[in-house]
Amino acid sequence: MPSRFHLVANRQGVILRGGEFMRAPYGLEIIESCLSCPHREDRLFCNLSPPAVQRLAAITSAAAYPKGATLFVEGQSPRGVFVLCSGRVKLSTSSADGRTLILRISEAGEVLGLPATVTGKPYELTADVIEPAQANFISREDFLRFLREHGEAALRVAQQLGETYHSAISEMRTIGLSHSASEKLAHFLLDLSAGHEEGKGEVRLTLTLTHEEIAQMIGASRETVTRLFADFKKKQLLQVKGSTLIIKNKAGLENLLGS
Amino acid sequence: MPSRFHLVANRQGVILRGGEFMRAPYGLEIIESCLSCPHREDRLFCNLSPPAVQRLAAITSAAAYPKGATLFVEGQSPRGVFVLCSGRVKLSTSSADGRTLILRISEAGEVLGLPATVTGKPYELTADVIEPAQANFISREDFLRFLREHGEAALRVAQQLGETYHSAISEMRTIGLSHSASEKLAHFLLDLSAGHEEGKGEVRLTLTLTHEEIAQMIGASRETVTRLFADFKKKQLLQVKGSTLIIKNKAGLENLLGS
DNA sequence: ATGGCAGCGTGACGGCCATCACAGCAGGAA
DNA sequence: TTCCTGCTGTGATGGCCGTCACGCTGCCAT
Repeated sequence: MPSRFHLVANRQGVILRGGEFMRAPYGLEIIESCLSCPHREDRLFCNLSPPAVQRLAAITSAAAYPKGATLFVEGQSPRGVFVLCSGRVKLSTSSADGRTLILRISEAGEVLGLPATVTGKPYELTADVIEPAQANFISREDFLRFLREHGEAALRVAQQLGETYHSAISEMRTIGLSHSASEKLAHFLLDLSAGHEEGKGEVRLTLTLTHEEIAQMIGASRETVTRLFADFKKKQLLQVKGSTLIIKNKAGLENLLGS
Repeated sequence: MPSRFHLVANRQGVILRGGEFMRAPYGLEIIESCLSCPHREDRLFCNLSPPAVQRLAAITSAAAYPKGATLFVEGQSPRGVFVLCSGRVKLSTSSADGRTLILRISEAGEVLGLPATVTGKPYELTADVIEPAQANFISREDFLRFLREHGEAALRVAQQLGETYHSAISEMRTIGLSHSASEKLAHFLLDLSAGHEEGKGEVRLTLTLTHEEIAQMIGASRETVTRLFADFKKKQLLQVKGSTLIIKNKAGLENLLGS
């Protein structure tokens, strides 16, 4: 095990790849800089009243997590929420026989573990760090007390949950409503391209997911994803250079959606 | 069009099967009895402070909806929330080519349209009445003002949203993680049976859904559902009498989940 | 160098299931 | 009665895609 794994922690510790939970060596490397990261004032907690912000800062603890760390595991009782400041986190659920379904790749600014923390039910998803991340952690007790004392924040949390629900439904639509795997992959790629501007009919984006992971996002097998990418390339719909993906013919992909 | 359709309304009117929106004939039949229905004090708003309850009653309007009525449509901008007092409502989403995915059959006590109302984004689902329903309606403006003024209620709403999200994830798991249609149907039936007690190894429940609707819930075709039911009957797993379904061998169904 | 490993590419095969088609069969309306 | 409509049952067919199997690359650690 690389020694750098020992250098990162939050007050709760770190769960390493493989599932074991590492107790935090207190004070070893609590990273305070995250408190001033650009997403510190994210859409969840921006524009709160000064006392609320102050209180929030008091109950927040920052930490860094290496690639492969696990913030929380499906079924675990909720310890609290993580506000992601940087890095990327994979949210997934898996069945008894080893199949995995990835629901979302979370990016900076998102709040993880919110539904479970608010309801008290077990985390419904597993959160794995896939790109080294910094996150602010707030324990469940502190968080709930904070929400009770600051109604404005509770409403903000409700809105956030509504949006999370919204995106879950979107995921559901692409997986549940399309008959062919190509339709699902096209949908997935178009969702990715949304938000990236296009230059002269092309959309460039970096795709750091493996075929396996893409397969788990759209509910297909790894081989099917590989074959579909080859197929799309042959049809001049897209082009791949390393981890850069260029969508050459967005309209062509959209045509695949209808059938 | 049957005349009884004219007899039901809320302040916003009723959307009839076929999609047209019927403006409410004010005061014709506003059903006040719903205000005292057993679910009036549901898990969303129970134990609020007296002033909050009073305020809530003031902004609530009750109405009845016939079978086939539509409370709201996917894509519509949110008008408000509906607290279902009685009856059953189908929540679904559908694709351009006519395929439909049913996410949930809501029953008395549930709150419909909450995510969209809170976030301000369009309703992500369509709500169709499948059994004559009574519901309390609260307009978006009134509801948001209420939440801003009563932080306790906002937190309750957040919890409700968390649970809604939770059940959406469950749905997703059954649809996305299982390979065979029989596995999905088994899962669906076991979910139904949860909450019904079993007498001497059997679980009895009434299943008012058509094969078509079940198919839309588990992401399969109508014919497949018919065939699977025949298959399950032949294997002595269950038995159907009219709209009563008897699960004879729950363990047998559970065996189907692993594969 | 060399082994190990994670990820990608590709062929063959087979099964599940969507689809089409049609036939019963209730219940409701005229 | 006689339609008609919505629901259920069943066969035939074909294609998609999951699975198994194997080879290939590049990369990292030893």
